[in-house]
Amino acid sequence: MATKGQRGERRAGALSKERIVEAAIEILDAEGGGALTFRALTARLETGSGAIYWHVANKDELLAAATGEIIDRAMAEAVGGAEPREAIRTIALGIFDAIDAHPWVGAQLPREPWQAAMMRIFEGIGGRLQALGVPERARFDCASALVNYILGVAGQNAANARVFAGEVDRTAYLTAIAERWAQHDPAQFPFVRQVAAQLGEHDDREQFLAGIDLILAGIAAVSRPDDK
Amino acid sequence: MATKGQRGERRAGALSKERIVEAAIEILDAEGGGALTFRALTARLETGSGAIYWHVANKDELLAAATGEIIDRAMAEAVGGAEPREAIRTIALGIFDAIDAHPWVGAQLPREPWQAAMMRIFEGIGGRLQALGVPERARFDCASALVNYILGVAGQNAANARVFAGEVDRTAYLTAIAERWAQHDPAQFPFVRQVAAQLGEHDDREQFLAGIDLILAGIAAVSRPDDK
DNA sequence: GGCCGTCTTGGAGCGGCGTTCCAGCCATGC
DNA sequence: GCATGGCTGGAACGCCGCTCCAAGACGGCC
Repeated sequence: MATKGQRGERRAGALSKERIVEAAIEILDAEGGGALTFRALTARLETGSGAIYWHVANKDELLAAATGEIIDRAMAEAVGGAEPREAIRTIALGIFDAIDAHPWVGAQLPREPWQAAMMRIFEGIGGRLQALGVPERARFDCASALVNYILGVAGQNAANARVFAGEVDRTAYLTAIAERWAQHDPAQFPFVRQVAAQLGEHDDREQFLAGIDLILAGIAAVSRPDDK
Repeated sequence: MATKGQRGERRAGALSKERIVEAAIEILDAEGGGALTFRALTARLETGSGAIYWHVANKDELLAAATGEIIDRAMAEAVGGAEPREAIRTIALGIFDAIDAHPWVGAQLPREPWQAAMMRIFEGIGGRLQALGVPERARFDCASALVNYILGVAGQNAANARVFAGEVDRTAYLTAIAERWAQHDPAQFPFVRQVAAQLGEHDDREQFLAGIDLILAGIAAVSRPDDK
């Protein structure tokens, strides 16, 4: 009993999965998705790769754990007994903001289907759909639509962050993109050209929310009792 | 004039970007996203890596070209002067089926934002929104919602394909997943548990289309003239 | 036909990655 | 105090993307 059970720390600065995941998140946040290597981890934790592999099976597990950690934090903040429609928007925005702050999560999230992080999101959204009065048969499809939309935006944001990494001025970059789009044959790409003009002044977060509202409106339309 | 201009083939079995992309697609289709290496390419094309790098800048460009090729084919098949709502569904299904046949595309598509492949999809969908009568201000948001949803599903399908790669029986795997989900604390994951029962009998393609219809319903609701 | 300059090729080699393996350290139970 | 086994640090392996370069192939010119 003196040692606080079997799993007491055997050494002061002992390694643990938690410490490793924490260090991985720090590296990912500071230097981007490509910078996480076991060599960088050993340097930061002042240890060897063998020690890390004792706690973590491989890089995929490490990335899954780091992703889960970020999503769990975001979902924990997004709780609240609000009205279900508002709760779904809050959860979605929470994930959006988490990915905005940790873009590498956007690239990892789609890679680990059926994992804990995805389940949390799915549960959070699906539960509110029930509260919203969506009939049981449609709930799976509706939750799937919302989650897939969120994952799509997540992936795009991660990709954008990768591109913007070297750029100081996001607006300048978007303007350059818009020009490139605008240059394309207007006859072949009329819509893209039209949208290019709006690229500069648009707000990713607002557009994300507009998409959520669009799907929610569709859900409301489909689950109205007079429907069918 | 005898040599058909500057860029005539200088050798019979000459290398070209087209041949390299074609070989890359064959490898990706046959052995999955992780199997495409320059060494595998050199073996299949019976050449050296230097020769390949003469035609292709790097692996990213090669993957972008391969992805663009698949998407271009899918978009070309999805043309047709149908009613706009139906046209959007056709385009979406075309992309879904293309990714179903070439799962690696689902992983690549979100990685290359603002590229030719994405532009094609965006243009195809955005143009039909115009025809649908969606007001100009909302068109960008609506197209973005549809495209992001498609990208989200694409990523999930790619991830699933990666998991299923070793599995012969998809249904058995899904049942195993469902069981794992069902085992989770019902108090904490009631929705997930409920959905787990439906996992076995659900059809990815139908669910994808249901999501498209959901968003289209939302677009219809938002762009009704009596709105606002 | 012979030569030359350019385009194209094949392969050796470099640095870095994820992962494995193992000799030894050290807190603990006897 | 000493054996035990959880835990550590680092060397080594095979594979990767990519660079570099000597040499081959070819069209144009005399």
